[in-house]
Amino acid sequence: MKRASVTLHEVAAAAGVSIATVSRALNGKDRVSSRTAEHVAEVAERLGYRVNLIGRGLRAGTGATIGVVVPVISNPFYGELIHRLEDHLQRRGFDLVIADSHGDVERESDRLRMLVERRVEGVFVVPSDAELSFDAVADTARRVPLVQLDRHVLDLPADFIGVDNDEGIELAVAHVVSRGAERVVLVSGNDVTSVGRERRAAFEATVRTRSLPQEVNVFGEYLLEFGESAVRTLLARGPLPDAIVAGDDLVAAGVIAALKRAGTRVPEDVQVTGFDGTMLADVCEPRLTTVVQPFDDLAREATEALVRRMDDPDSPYVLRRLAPSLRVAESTSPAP
Amino acid sequence: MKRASVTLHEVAAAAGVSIATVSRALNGKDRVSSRTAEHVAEVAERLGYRVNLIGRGLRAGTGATIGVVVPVISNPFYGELIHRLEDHLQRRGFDLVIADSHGDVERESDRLRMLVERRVEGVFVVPSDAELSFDAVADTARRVPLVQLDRHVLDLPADFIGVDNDEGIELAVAHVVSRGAERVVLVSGNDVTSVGRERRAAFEATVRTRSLPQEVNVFGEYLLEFGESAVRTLLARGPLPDAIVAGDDLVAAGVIAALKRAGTRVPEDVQVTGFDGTMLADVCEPRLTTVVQPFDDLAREATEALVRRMDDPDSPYVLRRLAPSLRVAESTSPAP
DNA sequence: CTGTTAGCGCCTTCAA
DNA sequence: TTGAAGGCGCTAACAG
Repeated sequence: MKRASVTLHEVAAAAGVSIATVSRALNGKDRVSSRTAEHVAEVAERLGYRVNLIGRGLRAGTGATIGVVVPVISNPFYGELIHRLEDHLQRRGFDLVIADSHGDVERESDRLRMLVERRVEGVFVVPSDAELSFDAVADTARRVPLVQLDRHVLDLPADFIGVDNDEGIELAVAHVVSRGAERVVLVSGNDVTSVGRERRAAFEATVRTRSLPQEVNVFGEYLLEFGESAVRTLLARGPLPDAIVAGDDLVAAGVIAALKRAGTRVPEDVQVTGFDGTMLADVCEPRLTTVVQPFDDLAREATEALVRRMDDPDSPYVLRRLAPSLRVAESTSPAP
Repeated sequence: MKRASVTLHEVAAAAGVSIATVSRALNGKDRVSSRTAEHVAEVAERLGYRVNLIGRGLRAGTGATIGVVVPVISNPFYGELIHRLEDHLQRRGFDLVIADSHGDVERESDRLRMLVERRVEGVFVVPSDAELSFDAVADTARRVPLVQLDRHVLDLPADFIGVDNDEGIELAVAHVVSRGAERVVLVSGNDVTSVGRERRAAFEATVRTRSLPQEVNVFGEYLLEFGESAVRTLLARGPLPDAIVAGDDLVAAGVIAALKRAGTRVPEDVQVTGFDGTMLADVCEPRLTTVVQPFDDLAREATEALVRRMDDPDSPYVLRRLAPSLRVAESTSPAP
């Protein structure tokens, strides 16, 4: 089984023309007679020629590739986001290289470096740490158009597209309160990520504004297990609150599971809301009332922002927060 | 903001040596005095030099990249699989380019072509159609080491790593039967994929072997919605079976949701099992008894198979089916 | 309309 | 130990 690929030279030789002519013919340039073009195409086909994008990329100074670094590919939220990103990039002729940082700053730095060395035309990154990701992300942004997605690094001058966490939390709290909740607790991600910080701050702010009782919230990681352990923490503290606002759908799912195992009814005893609007929300029982992220808009805006920066490296930084919406389901009480 | 990257030439000029020396120094070759090496490293650092993998790749005839084509990135099953693949490849120094075929044969063909043109060193593919994917996958396999994952194309001479679907279905059926089920129905993917075919065949075989009553099974797509519609179909037909074996966790989740909405109790009235062992199984209520795929083993074996084929294009084709396990949870009856 | 030539950035002989 | 030179595959500029 031979594996060495056919090159322009070989096609040229077989077709009895120069490699330049082959290149022109195959790329649909007009300075070629249609007879020649046809002949070349035929020979190329017969030989199974495929353009070598490495060669072309070296020549052109770039391949049409975009990179994206996410904390955990297996998280449905990022799966959905990547899905949409791939779609929008595809449409513009870009391929997507994906890298998993495992939520680890070192690894994130490694992956970003790899993308730079690969000379990708742009990078999307969901920074794993609001502070510690600074150096790697900043350095990368200096070298290649970069857009932060979903999360951002503090005080980093760079584009960012994400959901409006304030509005999301506000939607959730307003909803459970309208359904009769007084004591509302937040079970969410810690301050490691910008998302965790913002949702926490938004929650605390709205609790104050509404003069709701100050509860001791629970913070941890965006994992199913954290949702479960958080409920144990709450149970150990005393009577459960009227509602639990979870930091994301995964945590909410854990919360619901643990509540039911403890014999607590959802939403009769405790209402629960999620955040993200992933398919997990529809699988939960009862179905999860959740703050839905506009995945497709996020992906589109992020792509546009990246393209803008590629076109003009000096354009002002974009910092867009898209409005989420609330999808009401069974995990919160029926309207009074 | 300047974006043109620093090259070996510039480092060489700044360091007052030749580019060959810079190359050697930066790649840790021994034919360089440590004094020079140190100096070069320092200058490179100061200039912010980053190797250009495109250039290196052209020279070397390859970049260290592997491509993977999956039907839907947003499906948690593929998310998990990709997560593991990335891990194993990372460890061997490969980067992973990921492409989404959207379950569409045309698009799949496009993406495979892109990977070939990119001169990736190997390709993993989850073929979207057991028959129609033949041409594109066969052509790709002719050009680059390729391993089929999870699904395979019929009669295609190529490596394949997947789960043992016979054993998986057998585990599920044996389990629900041991918990008292007599009438067992399969709600699974249609014959478009090899997985759908195999699970169906396995199910029909075990029903015969066990002399269980022949039921009319329901086939569709691996989607939450299909699970729901399948239940409607079953309800319209008459009395529900004792157990529903779902083709994957997503379908099972839909089945459970629809059953409960119809006032049917799970597992008291109908037992339900899933397939894959994704996080969805843990989010379902009741928790889903499911056939767990050995994700990490699959990824490792697939990586090994690919490396083997890269080393020896003529080595015999590997066709590995890894044993799944059953994770028993609440969606099937307690042991009698 | 077609061929020749010159690199893109890198690494690796081959000389010195 | 270091430098000079060639060439990976491709395309664009320049001749013819």
